[in-house]
Order: sequence, then structure tokens, then C-alpha cells
Amino acid sequence: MTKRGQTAKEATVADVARAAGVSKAQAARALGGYGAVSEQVLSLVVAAAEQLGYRPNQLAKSMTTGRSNSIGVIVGDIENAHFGLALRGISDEVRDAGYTVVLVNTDEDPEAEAGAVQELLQQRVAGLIVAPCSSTETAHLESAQERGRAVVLFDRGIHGLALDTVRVDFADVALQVGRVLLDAGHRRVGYVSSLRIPEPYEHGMDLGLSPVADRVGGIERAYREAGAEWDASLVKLNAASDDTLAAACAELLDQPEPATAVVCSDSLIALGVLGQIKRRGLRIPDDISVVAYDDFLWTELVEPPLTVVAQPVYDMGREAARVLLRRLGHRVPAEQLPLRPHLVRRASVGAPRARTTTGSADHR
Amino acid sequence: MTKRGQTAKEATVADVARAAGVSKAQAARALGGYGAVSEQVLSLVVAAAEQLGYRPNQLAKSMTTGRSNSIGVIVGDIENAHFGLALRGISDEVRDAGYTVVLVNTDEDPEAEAGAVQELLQQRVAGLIVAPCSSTETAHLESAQERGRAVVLFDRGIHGLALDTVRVDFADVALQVGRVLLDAGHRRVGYVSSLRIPEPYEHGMDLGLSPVADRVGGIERAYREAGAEWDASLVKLNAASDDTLAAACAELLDQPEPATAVVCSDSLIALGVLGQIKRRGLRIPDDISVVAYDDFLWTELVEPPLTVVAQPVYDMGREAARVLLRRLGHRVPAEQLPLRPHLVRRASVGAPRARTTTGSADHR
DNA sequence: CCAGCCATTGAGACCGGTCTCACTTACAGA
DNA sequence: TCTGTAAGTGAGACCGGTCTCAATGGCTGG
Repeated sequence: MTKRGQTAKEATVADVARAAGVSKAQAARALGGYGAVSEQVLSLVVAAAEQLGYRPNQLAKSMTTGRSNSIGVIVGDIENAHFGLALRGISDEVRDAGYTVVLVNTDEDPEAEAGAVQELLQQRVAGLIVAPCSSTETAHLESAQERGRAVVLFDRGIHGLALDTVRVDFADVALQVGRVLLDAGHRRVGYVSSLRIPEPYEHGMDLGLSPVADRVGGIERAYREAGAEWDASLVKLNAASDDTLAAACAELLDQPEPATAVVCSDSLIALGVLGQIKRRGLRIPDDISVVAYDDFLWTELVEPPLTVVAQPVYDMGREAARVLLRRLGHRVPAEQLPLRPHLVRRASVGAPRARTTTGSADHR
Repeated sequence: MTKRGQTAKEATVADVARAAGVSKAQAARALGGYGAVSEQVLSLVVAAAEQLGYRPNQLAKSMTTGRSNSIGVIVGDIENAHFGLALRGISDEVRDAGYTVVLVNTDEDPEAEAGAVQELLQQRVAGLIVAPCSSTETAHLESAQERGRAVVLFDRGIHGLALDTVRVDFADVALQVGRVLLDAGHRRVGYVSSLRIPEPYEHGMDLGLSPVADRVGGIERAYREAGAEWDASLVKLNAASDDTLAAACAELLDQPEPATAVVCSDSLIALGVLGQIKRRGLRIPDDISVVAYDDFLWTELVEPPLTVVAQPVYDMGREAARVLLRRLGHRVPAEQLPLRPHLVRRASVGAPRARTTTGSADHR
């Protein structure tokens, strides 16, 4: 019954044709469900295929047709639940259209990202969904686009690139975040993100179409509109590793005039920041207030529950996949999934501690 | 400079050969780095390739050589940080050997899993790493094995299948967990897992080489050795969705003699169980003790910090990849990564509440 | 009864690489 | 000078599908 040979050669159309006593062309037609095939030939071929355990070779199919059935997904860090969930959305949506997902993790490294694009293009994926780790180094994406490959950007857009981008607009919700902190009385609010940027953040710096731009901009605007002071030096980017994150926290917390509130750009950052806060023995929200982006289950279970900005990550993934599929000529629902973030107020934001103005921190 | 045509035909070896004025065979040799090629031809070809923007077609390469450069990974739920992290390990290890990862999410559905195996086999992946969602339905994995494809099982093994399996041995640590609960005075300890099993759990049921078997077995053994009572009906499997998880929690908590401790099979389950506990207004560890498998950052940040069994998930992923690569004839470090789990005692285990023996729950 | 149309069929080219094989040429050793 | 060896080269088969094209045969309308 079962072949013993380890390198069991797979049966090919030619094998099936031979077994069924018809031409290769006819067997291929019967198997592939195209062209004209008589009942008789059909059943002969189907029986032979069954008997030989024929399984079409997707590689050969892709090669001849030029159409691939896989799409490439490039993310900075699958460990990040944000991407995990998005990936799930992509995967679910794309599967219905008959595609599989080739995943590459870049560790938030632009070079690795460029390499991944190359590799996936060589693998002739039908299209690419990329969560770019840099808003500035984009040559590889442009080149992919130029080669006529469908590319969809996820989360982060890039100015001046005519690439489809799926991202949610954080302007409003970020403004809300700013106001919440402002109203609570905070004047020194930190922002921590893993976004790659060559230099430290400054006022009005172009962060591309990154959500970070929206989010920082929103807070800034809230303060500006209220005529309140806003310190851009408390925006800490490049916190992609444990070390850099720790450094960012140190800069925010271990200074004469520490931040009294910190906004975390995603749940992974939040986890790290929370750890740093805990290590210093600071209490939330008495000593420091915290707001995080992404509403994952655990944010409600920590003490105190975190005030967060919820975003429909799963649907964002689906939407990215839909945009891509559309570009590939598939029929997908025309309406766009509503991708609106909203603020979930819980208990991690409070009034800043009354401090002496002498500038010497009094904790620890 | 850049082609305008959208369907920009990619340059082929033949194109390069023509441009360089050499034969296709020579161009291929120069480009592929095999066979004998003179300096002169080499530079001519390289220049021509450069100029045409030649990019090898991985599909064609795989087809002719029969060697694919992608490996398939099938998991039940990428959303689960456990798999996310493992995937990362796999991805990192495999990339060094020049492979990419094709990922399929099965939603813990055995049928979807079987379909995924088919699909990936048709795509001619070099090998498969599967975290099987069932310990009983395994025909698709056997068949893949029989076809001479390398298959490595992750997390869950299957009795009687000669498949390489990467899993950690939980026997010792599970015994520890059992003793900790026993010593704290618990007599009714629940276990919640998403493992698919046709019927409810019973004493001595064969759960295959699933970690759940180890874990439940360890607790059971601790109680047996101490001559203490152990109620197998408190083992709740099949809790793969929000609903089934809620149902399992209801069965454990909303009964005359509720469980006084609950062990969560993974972090996703723990998140769900914690939510259910919170909803009921129960307090940890006063009203109920909790132990969870997988030590993710958030488990230390909840109140109280969770007592957990830590396992080297990332390394497990790497090890699975290594086993697979070895099977594919690659050289990888011979020693096996040590995959030892250990108990991290934090504050979520305490003594069960003294209860009246009348059997009426007094919470709420 | 014959042209015309259509369903069915097989031969063979093609996709873009790899690789075998035969052939040429250069050079070393005898 | 002759032979043996090795490097360099090109022609063409091959992988496993798809698809074009021409040929065949049955059936219909005039």
C-alpha cells in the first residue's frame, strides 16, 4: 500500500496520464479542471490520480502560470502581540483567497527588511505586506513597487511613496490622550517607542506617516492649544531592545525633573516600561501615570488596570490583506473595514505628585 | 533607468547571457557560482546581470533542483504568545540556513491542520514543523512522513508515530506544582487547557505525548503519593475559544464545591481564567490560587504576580528548527539546547479559604 | 451528400533555472 | 613531438506543470 522508498518520487501528470492511458495534455486538463475533457477520460484520469496519490506540484504551477499563491509578510517583531494579531487577520483573510503566508521577522532592522524584500521577491510571492521599521530607508520598497509587485504598507506609511497603506488615524484619539494627561495636571509626559530614527526627536520632526507622528503630534497639539508647556525631549524613540528601552526609561525617570506620565507606543513597550517602573518602586498612578497603545487582555488585569488606546488590530490585518488581494485582482468586499481607535479609560492615569520645585527627586 | 512597464518582465539567465554575449549555460554558471567559469566571462556576466537588474527566480531554482528553501510551520494559534515566541525561534534559526517560513494558522482545528499539511506539501516545502492540535487525528502527519517529507512535531508528540518531537519534559516540574498546591492545602484543583479531546478527561486517559498529559499526571502523582484525594473531573479540556473557556471556568467555580486552585495550561488560558475570576469578584490567592504555564512578562505585573512554570519557548522553537535542519542534511550544532522548565514561585498560590462543609458557595 | 461547427484529443513548446555531455583549447610531462 | 589532464565552453535535456495549435471525428443545416 504505502511506498517504502524514502525519497518516494511524487507522481506527476505524466505518470497519471500513462496510467490512465491518455495524453499528458488530457490528464492535465482533467486534473486542472480546464479545457474540454470527456466524461470517460475524466473518470479514467481521476481514478489513476487517486491510485497513484497524485498531488499537483504548486511550484511548477506557479512557474508556468507566473501566478504565485503565496504572499509575503514582513514584520519587525512577531513576538509583539500587535503583529501576532495582525498576522492572524492577514492569514485568515488571505487563506480564503487561496494564498499562504510567508513570514519574515526583521528584528526591526532596516537591512534585514531590505534583504527580506529581496528574498521574497525572488521567491516570487504574489504580493507583500510590510510593516516598515523605518520611515526613511525605503529604497527596497520603492524598487519592489517599480518591479510591478503589489506592496501594502502596514501601520506605518511613508511620505511621497505611492504605496497603499493600511493604518488607523490616531490624530483624534491622540489629542484625547493629550487632554486627559493635561487635565490630570501633567506637564512632563514621556513617550516611548521602538520606531527607528537616526537622531533624537525634536519639535516638528518628520516621522513619516508613522503612527508615532500622529500620537506625539496629538499630545503636542493638546498642550499647545492649552498654552501649556511641552517638552519634546521626553519623546524617546529607538527603544527596540531591552537595553535601549531601559535607557529610555532611565532618561525619563531618573532625572531631577522626571516625567510624571509616560505614554507607551505599544504593548511590548508598555510591558517593559511597567517593569522599569516596578523596579524603581514607583506606584501607578500616584508616582507616575501610564497610557499604552493596544488593548490586550493583560492590560486590564494588571494593577491598576491600564488606560489604553484600543485599536482593531485584527481588522487592520484583514484590511491590509484585502487591499492587497484587490490589487492582485481578487474580488473582496468593497467597503473598508472601519479602523477607528478609541480611548479606554481605566485607572493608570492620575494627578502628578505634588513636588517641591527644587528639582530633587524624592522617591527612593 | 527604471522600467516604466507595470508588468516589468524580470530578466532571466537567458537575457543576461545574451547581453553578455555568452551561452546560457555559462551565464548560469557564473551567476550560480558553480562549474568552471573564466574570469573574463564572470565579469562580463556579472556586469550584464547588474545592468539588467537580474534576480534569480527561486521558483525555477527549487523546481529543477527539487530543493525548496522554505519550511512550513503549522500552529493552532499565532495569537498565543507561546507560538509567537516559538515561531521567532524557528524563524531565527532557519534563516541562517537560508530558509524562509511559510506559516499556517489552524485555529486549533484538526481539519484545517490536515488541509494545511496538504497545501504545504503541494508547495513543496522542504520540511514541516507542526504543533498538532490533536493527539489522536494524525493520519495527515503520518502520510507526510511516508512521502519522505521531514516532519518535526512541536510541543505535542504522538504515541506510536516515529516522528521527531521537540518538547520539554514536564514530569518533574508538574510534580512540583502538585506538591505546592497540596502543601498549601488544596484538595480541589482545576486544570484548564485548549487541548482537543473528543471526550471529557478521565483518570488514566491517554492524552498522547501532550504536555497536558505530563502536567496533569504530575499533579495527580503528587496527590496520589500523599494519599490525598484527586478529582479528575476538574480537568477541563477543549477550552479553545472564549465560550468554551468560560464554560470550563463556570464548571470549576460556580459549583457547590468549587475548585480552590486552578492550573492554566498556557498564558492565553491564564488570561481568560484571570478575567473570569475577576468578573466573579474572587480574589487571588485568598479565594482561589492560580498557577500558569509560560512565564511571559505580564504574569509578573498582574496583582498578585502569578506563580508560573517557565519554559524556554524561544529555544524550543530553535531546537525544533535545528532538528528539522539536521534532517534536511544541514550542519547544525550537535548538542541539544537544554529545554528544562522550572517553577517560578510568586504570590498567586495561597491556602484555600476555610469553608463550611455544607457545600454552599459563599462568595457573592 | 458535403461544408461548417464544435467537442475532444495529442504533440510539443514554454516557463527559468540546473546539469550532463561532448568538444575545444592550453599546458605539463615524457 | 605526442599524450594526458584539466579548464572553459555551448548545446540541449530536464523539472512538472500550462497552454497553443493542429488534427480528428461526430453532428447539423442546406
